[in-house]
Amino acid sequence: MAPSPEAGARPAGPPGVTIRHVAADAGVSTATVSRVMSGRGYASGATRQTVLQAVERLGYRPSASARGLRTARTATLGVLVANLANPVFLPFLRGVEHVAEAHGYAVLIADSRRSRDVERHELDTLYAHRVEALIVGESVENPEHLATLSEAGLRVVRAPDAGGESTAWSAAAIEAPAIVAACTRLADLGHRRVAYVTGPATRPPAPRGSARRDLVVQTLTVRGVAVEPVTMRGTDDPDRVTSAIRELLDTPRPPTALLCAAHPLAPRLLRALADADVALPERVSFLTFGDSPWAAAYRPAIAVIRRDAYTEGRAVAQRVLYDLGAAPEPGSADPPLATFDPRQSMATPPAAAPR
Amino acid sequence: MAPSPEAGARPAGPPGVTIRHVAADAGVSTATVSRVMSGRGYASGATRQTVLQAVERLGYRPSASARGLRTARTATLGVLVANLANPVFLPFLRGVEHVAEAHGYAVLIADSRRSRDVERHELDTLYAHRVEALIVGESVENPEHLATLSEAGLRVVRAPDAGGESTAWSAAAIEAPAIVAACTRLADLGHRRVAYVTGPATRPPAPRGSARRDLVVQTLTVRGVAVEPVTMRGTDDPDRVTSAIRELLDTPRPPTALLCAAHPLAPRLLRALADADVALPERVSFLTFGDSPWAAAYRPAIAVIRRDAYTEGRAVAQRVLYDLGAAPEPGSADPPLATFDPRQSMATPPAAAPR
DNA sequence: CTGTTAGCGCATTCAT
DNA sequence: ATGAATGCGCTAACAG
Repeated sequence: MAPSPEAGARPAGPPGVTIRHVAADAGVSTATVSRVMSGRGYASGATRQTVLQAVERLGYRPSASARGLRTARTATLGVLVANLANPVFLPFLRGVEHVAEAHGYAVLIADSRRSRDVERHELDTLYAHRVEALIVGESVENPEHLATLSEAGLRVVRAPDAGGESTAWSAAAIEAPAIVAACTRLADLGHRRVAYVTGPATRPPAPRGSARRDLVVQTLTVRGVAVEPVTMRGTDDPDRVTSAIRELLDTPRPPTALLCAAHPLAPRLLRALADADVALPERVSFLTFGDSPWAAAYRPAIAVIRRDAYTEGRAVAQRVLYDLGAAPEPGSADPPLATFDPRQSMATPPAAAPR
Repeated sequence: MAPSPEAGARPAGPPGVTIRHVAADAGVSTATVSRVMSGRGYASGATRQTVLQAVERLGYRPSASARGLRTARTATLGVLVANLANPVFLPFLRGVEHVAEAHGYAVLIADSRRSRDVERHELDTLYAHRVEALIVGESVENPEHLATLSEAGLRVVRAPDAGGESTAWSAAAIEAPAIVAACTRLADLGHRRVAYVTGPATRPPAPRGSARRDLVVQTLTVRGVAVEPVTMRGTDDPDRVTSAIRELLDTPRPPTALLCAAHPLAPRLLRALADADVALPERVSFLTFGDSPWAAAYRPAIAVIRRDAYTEGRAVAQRVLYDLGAAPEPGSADPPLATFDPRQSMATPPAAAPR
């Protein structure tokens, strides 16, 4: 291949079949090919067939870069999560991806790892790729970054967990019925002291956290149940968790139920309870946010307040694509929901200990 | 800005600050701005400062579309997974994302959902976006699609689980030591019949599956242990699994250990064992591929063969970016590893039942 | 060291 | 119904 003496250099990489190759092969102009490919504008049935055959033969796929440059629409969504290690993001991401795929959109992921610097860099990358919308999967480290992007014209949508006001459905609203049901059940069973166990506090505090806790506290208090907030530190060290659990339960009037505020925390607490020889549910009842096959498999099976993150992801993506004019209409698909699933880990509390 | 009578229409969307705005603001040419932004080519310290200030002031970020169009390098990686519902992909994806981010690359995700049609469409999208490399996270529904892309010049890299030959490290190689250790332990404990439990067969069969099974069978057989392959169907229906377990164990010479071939299957089996009142580990020992906090929390704690998918993801991404000339060198970072973690769910088998 | 110029692949307008 | 012409934002070659 002799280098041509043109001013602009030919980029490296494989030749790549462009719209011009197709046009030449089909004996039409590039404009016609473009019209056929995008489905906009006129094209007779005959030429359409010819073009499509050429496309097929050459394996032509329009370049998203070129199209995006020309149209300022990249057919790309960005998803920013605070911690990709959190398994709840998987179904959420999945929901987003499925809807996006159905409408020809691509999905870029970004994991801020709870670091402002990383978040900054990730957002830069997403913006550089001109994502048409940014879905924020959880709380943001530095709201200023987002504000800047928002002013720059980027559409920002927050998942139910992400806090802020621009949420389609608030996490609290979704969870409220299930939380009330669970708290009512605890009270009905006779519990009068409940520990609300959270992981180490994050900075900034997870909005979800406070909304949940507030509702739990309110609901239980109204029913005459005292709530004791417990912050579990060093959750990666089983021994620390175990001693914390011992300390919590070795009191004159210990809580008779543990409400675990975050699913990833649950197995760690259960392990500590087992290590501390605490009988479930005889000595304490156990209930956690978030479900998994393991929670159901555990003996006793663990009661849960479960959210359908997949549907949440779908719903958020639907809404965004509708806003972008890329999806027909949100439709009245199943709204995101939360359910309370009482299981064997919740039971009547032991008789009150002597004072 | 008065609309110019040019032929090309102005695309919709927010104005967006381009390289020209920066150039004007800084009083230099666009070429100079480009040089400063990309770090390639000369630029005096003074002008560099001026440009950077203008960039900062205007909030300019180069458009990846335009840059990609011009350079044929999109700074984008694609990750194709067969089933985004599988939790192992989370750490893997995380590893890829972290390395990509560190080198300014974006990550596009695609979930084929084990459907050829979806896969086809997903690959089309990834190709349209001209991902510089495609990381395949698991087996592919239709190898032809991949072959086509590969011929089109796309770099395809397969994760250890993805089968094929172009893998940096084969899953079997990574897992071999741990598998041998686990099998040896089973034999040493006195087990003579082991059930190897898999989920419903996939089409095409997961390569990982057969490689694992072959090694297990071979290792156990050599040590005088019989292996009984069991395919569990209808894994979403607890009752079906329970009856299958009952059937498996209600035989004259039942297996004394269950080896679960896939982590998502484990909680379902454990639930069925509990429902069938099978004592663990007294009546049967239990061992599974894949680890999670829940496996450690279960009582008895579940023995596992664990792989470090995060490191695998990092390693794959490192390698790809190195191949692309975007990362310095793979370095001799920790290689992906698998470990066998014996836990309480493995014990001496019950005395042989009378014939 | 910096500016001018051309063109990457595509969608669009306008003329035919 | 189709083609010619234009420019989206950016970078690479070249001239100065």
